[in-house]
Amino acid sequence: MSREASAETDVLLRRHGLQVTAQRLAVLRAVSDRAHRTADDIYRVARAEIGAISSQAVYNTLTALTDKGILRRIQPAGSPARYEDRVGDNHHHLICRTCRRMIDVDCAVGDTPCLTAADDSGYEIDEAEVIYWGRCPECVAGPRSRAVTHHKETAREEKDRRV
Amino acid sequence: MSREASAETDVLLRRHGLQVTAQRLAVLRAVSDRAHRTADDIYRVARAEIGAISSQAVYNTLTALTDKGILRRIQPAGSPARYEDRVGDNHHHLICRTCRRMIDVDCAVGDTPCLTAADDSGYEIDEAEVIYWGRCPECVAGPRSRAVTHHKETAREEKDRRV
DNA sequence: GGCTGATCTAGACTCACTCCAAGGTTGGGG
DNA sequence: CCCCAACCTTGGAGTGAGTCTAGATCAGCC
Repeated sequence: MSREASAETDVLLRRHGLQVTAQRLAVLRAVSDRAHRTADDIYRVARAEIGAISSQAVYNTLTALTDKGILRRIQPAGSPARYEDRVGDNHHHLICRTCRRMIDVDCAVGDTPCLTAADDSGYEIDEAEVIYWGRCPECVAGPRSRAVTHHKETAREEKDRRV
Repeated sequence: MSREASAETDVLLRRHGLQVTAQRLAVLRAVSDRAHRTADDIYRVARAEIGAISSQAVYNTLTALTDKGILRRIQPAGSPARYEDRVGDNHHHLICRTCRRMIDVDCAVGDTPCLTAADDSGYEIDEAEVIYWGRCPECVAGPRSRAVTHHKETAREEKDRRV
């Protein structure tokens, strides 16, 4: 995220009635810098950046921002929650069963049609969360012992910039 | 599950190379009796039924049965894992954000079309997991303080038989 | 610059597993 | 009917992810 984007972020927080703090800016930067980070990743990235931040502040901030709809929380089975700042465009996720890498995919059907279940049983549906499970090209090619690593940030992953 | 169904269950286990034990039968019965139970629910139901079973045995059994594809594990955000015996028919789930109640919904589109993402990015997709989030009719009607109860089995829930 | 509520901090705590170990029981093939 | 691998039991320790609490600090309005 560039210098001028920081001012934007500033406004974004204020618009939602949130105070602007160094911690919140760092968290937002960590998330927008790379999608699908875990709370722990974000904690370490933010700490590296601003020197001091507690993991609680990270959790608080992520919860606050998720509640305000600024961030989106994704919680795939067997994995800690991950966060992204791409909200409101109803895209979905594709996760590799072997290396747990997650990428975005656009909605298969179109605009927001995924929101329509065949029978909603009277529920007021506000979100359809779609997770495609499979294996990524690399894991299909070479099924090395990367299995079920609830990996932190790996060197390999570093190259996966925002999609 | 009725008396004669127990014989079926027997065969089911054997077919997958698993020994037939009282504990496994009790676990299977607890799951098929009502879908979407948690490991803890199953533990208590099974214990009530056969008198003695350790939580380890429940976890072992659930893991074994899930691995064999006899049960399906669902792990929604902010909730412990839940189990169901309705496998292989590609149905989805609808969860109330307020009371966490979960019900089945049939696939919105048809047979197994949910498996098709717009762009699979070279991934080999084998499952599409869809979770619809919303609020159930009761929580819409009366938003009482049931919020975010990671409830155990409540009296109210008892009436939700298999869908 | 002062005040006040929003936010941050450290650290204890909970929950849902998960993984031993070591001994006891039991299903089912031979 | 015997045997042994598969299974279960108690008990305890450990872990990852998140939650709670109480007190300190800070943003931003006046």
